[in-house]
Amino acid sequence: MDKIYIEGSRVFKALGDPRRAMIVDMLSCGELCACKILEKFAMSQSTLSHHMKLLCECGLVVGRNEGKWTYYSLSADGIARTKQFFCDITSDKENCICKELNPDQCSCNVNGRCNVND
Amino acid sequence: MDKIYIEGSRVFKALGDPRRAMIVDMLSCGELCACKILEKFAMSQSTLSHHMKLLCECGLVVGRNEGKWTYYSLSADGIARTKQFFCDITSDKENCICKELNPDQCSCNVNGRCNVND
DNA sequence: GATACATATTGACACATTTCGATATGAGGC
DNA sequence: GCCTCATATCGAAATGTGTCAATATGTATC
Repeated sequence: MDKIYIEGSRVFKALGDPRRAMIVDMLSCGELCACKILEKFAMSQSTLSHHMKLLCECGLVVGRNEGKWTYYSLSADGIARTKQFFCDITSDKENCICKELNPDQCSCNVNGRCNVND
Repeated sequence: MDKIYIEGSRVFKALGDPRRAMIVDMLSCGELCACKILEKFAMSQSTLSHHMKLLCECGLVVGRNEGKWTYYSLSADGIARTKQFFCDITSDKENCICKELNPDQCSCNVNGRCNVND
């Protein structure tokens, strides 16, 4: 299994939970402290902390400590990388050599090479 | 929990598995039959069938039966909707009313309204 | 330093997901 | 109709995830 898929899918895994998707949405207009996010959900503080950890570990969210508070915000770089990965795996690779072969068998991957006949 | 997050995160959940992300990548240049996909992975046929079912159920992949074969391909509509959802939850909502309030408390969601003070 | 508060970590449990072998379904060829 | 092949479904086992209460850490305040 190529490392690129493992790392790329980590963000999607984090966004695969509706609460975490909602948290990302909440952060999209600016940073929020954990307690403000917690107010919106019927979950314990430890559970929210767990979710925030996952969002941070995948690179989509960054945490900033200020005194006893932790402010979370979206990572512009993490968002850009995720968009890029999604586009990579879903868009047609125009210049792949296997285009010249049977189109039914084209199976380019994000590395830009055809892996049908490996 | 808003329905929009539950449905939107379903695609991300499907892409959260590296094998399924790789399958999507394989399908990005055109349709493939299940047996061709299976060749690329060290998994049983029933396991692949399970993964394909998840990818279809989230709307990212569509299956087409032809004789005893099933051909899978990406859904352009599913891709577009996923991109839109990702952009919705990650991009700043310029015209939200809560922009006029304390920016620290801005927490617009995809419905275009601020949910901080609900 | 004692106390209060915000957040992180731990341990345990319930539930979901992944996986496989076995079996079922459904199409084509004999 | 019977056999073969491609794929789907089922049932069970292993593993992963979400959740909470309890506890730890770390910061400000008195």
